[in-house]
Amino acid sequence: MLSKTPKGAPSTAESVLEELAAQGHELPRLILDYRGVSKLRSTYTDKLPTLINSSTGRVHTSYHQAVTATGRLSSSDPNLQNIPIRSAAGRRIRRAFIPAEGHRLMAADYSQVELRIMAHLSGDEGLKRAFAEGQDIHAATAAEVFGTPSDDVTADQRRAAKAINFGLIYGMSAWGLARQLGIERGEAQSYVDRYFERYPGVHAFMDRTREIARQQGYVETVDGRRLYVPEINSRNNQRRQYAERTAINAPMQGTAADIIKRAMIAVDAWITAESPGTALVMQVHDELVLEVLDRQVQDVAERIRGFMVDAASLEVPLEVEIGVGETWDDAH
DNA sequence: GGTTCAAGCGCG
DNA sequence: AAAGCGCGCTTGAACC
Repeated sequence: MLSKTPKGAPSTAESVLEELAAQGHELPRLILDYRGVSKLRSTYTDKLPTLINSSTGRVHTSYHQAVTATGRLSSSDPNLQNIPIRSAAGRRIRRAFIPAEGHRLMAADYSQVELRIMAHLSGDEGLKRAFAEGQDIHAATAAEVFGTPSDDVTADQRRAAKAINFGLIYGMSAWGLARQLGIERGEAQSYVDRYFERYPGVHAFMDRTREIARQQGYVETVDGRRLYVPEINSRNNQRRQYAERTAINAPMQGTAADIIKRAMIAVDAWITAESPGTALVMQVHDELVLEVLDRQVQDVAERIRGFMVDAASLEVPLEVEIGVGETWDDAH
């Protein structure tokens, strides 16, 4: 058996079935396909139409400001922060989200905001330079880790570097990276070693964050939001290591949450004072979704970009990607 | 009829 | 022995 659930039953988790499918078994792929469409149908296609408010003709979520440990919002009843986008079938669901007559949907996303915050918090010169120069950060990481010119980075190398970058934000181990990339643990370890050689400031930041958490029992965002990690000194390795990963992730995820909240306050004030035809309709962690009058799209985009970019002043620039369309999917 | 739990999976 | 952070929803089983 490849893997067990925490209670000891054989796991049928996606990653396990993917591995079995890769070994040439036919059934796991069928199960994965079935579960994929089943999830989309039960959670979205069948459910969302029943939740349309009869007075407004829209679905309305509830946002919660005091739920998450890191300072993010959460969304429920229905959750509009997990509308599908990664698969083609999922994107068809996203096309059902449309603006009012005479309006367009605008999606404004922070680009790599957590990695930029890592550059700021760590002060790592190489990472700061990459963002200052507007480089493709995953390609730049690949060039460093694999020792090749950026122009020679292969798609596989970039994918590996992207996994490393995300893994760092989450406190992932070489073992986890190996599993993610389907490579040997030793090879993954050599990637991590080379990453920390090339970005020593990031390595120091990770060590420093763990030490601060141990000493004071909490970590902070740039704005001083605290996340307490009482198990950071636990003698139970599993609990302590979980606390260490949380301590590393929280300053980045939490600072990103603080930044977009400030942007939302600025956007709201501007809409109220100067742009009554614009509506801020959703927030999805690093993205704001707005309804904008057709003829104001260009002007509004640049104002929104300004509020989001100016919502923090870090040691690296913030960048915002803005898309506009007839549906939420088209706005990406 | 309802609640709780585990497993699984949608998103950032 | 575990091994990647943060959420919410659906299903099915167990239970009251």
